[in-house]
Amino acid sequence: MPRDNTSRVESAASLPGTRRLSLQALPRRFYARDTELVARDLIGRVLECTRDGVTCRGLISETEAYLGEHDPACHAAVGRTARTAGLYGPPGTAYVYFIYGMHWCVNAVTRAEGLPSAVLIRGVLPLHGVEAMRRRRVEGRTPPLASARSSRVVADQALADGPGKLCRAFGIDGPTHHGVDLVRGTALRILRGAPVDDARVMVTPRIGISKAVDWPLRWVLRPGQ
DNA sequence: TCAACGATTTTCT
DNA sequence: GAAAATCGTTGAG
Repeated sequence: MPRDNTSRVESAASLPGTRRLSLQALPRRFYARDTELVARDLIGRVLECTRDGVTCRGLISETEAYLGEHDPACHAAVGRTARTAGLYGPPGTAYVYFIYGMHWCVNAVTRAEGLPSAVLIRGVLPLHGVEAMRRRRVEGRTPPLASARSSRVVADQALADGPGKLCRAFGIDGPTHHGVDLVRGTALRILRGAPVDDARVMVTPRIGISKAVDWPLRWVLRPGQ
């Protein structure tokens, strides 16, 4: 276990507007609120995953809210099934699902147990464990994706700027992380980090969906200052 | 049992 | 900008 895993703050001086980030886990009550509030408030927080003795951390830069059975784009729109059962779990747990036959995506379950809603974490800015992220992004490739062209260096900022990419980079997958407690667990947590001002956050419709395409439920950290 | 689709990413043209 | 890669989940028959 890396020694710095026990530190309470982490410097992120290279990230505009963020200097010292709290490394305490967000409390349960953070998640037990309206999903839109949680999605907005997760911007600037820190996703942490410890796997194979390596801890990776990233500043959450993009989220989407999925509101429950009445949200046509939410998995819970089909009701409670084996797949969606995790959405009905306690707030502050992880809902991890497999998509397009090759990608894992990670969500934080929100509101109260029995109310199926969650926040999809779509992107983070790497803070810690960048070497492990780079290695996983390359190792995970299979032919023909592992062509000579694809071996080019990926910019650090692009290591985890999509929901599938961040799971690959952080080593997050369903068998390991679906249903884990983000509050009291150790494998996968979300830390307090540093809340950001509204001026630094954009709101847009969700992307990559075919239903409720105009609902403004995506929050993005503005690049730069 | 089977076909269609999907909260995506990457490569090639 | 288009298309491939790839498989779990869902719903129809």
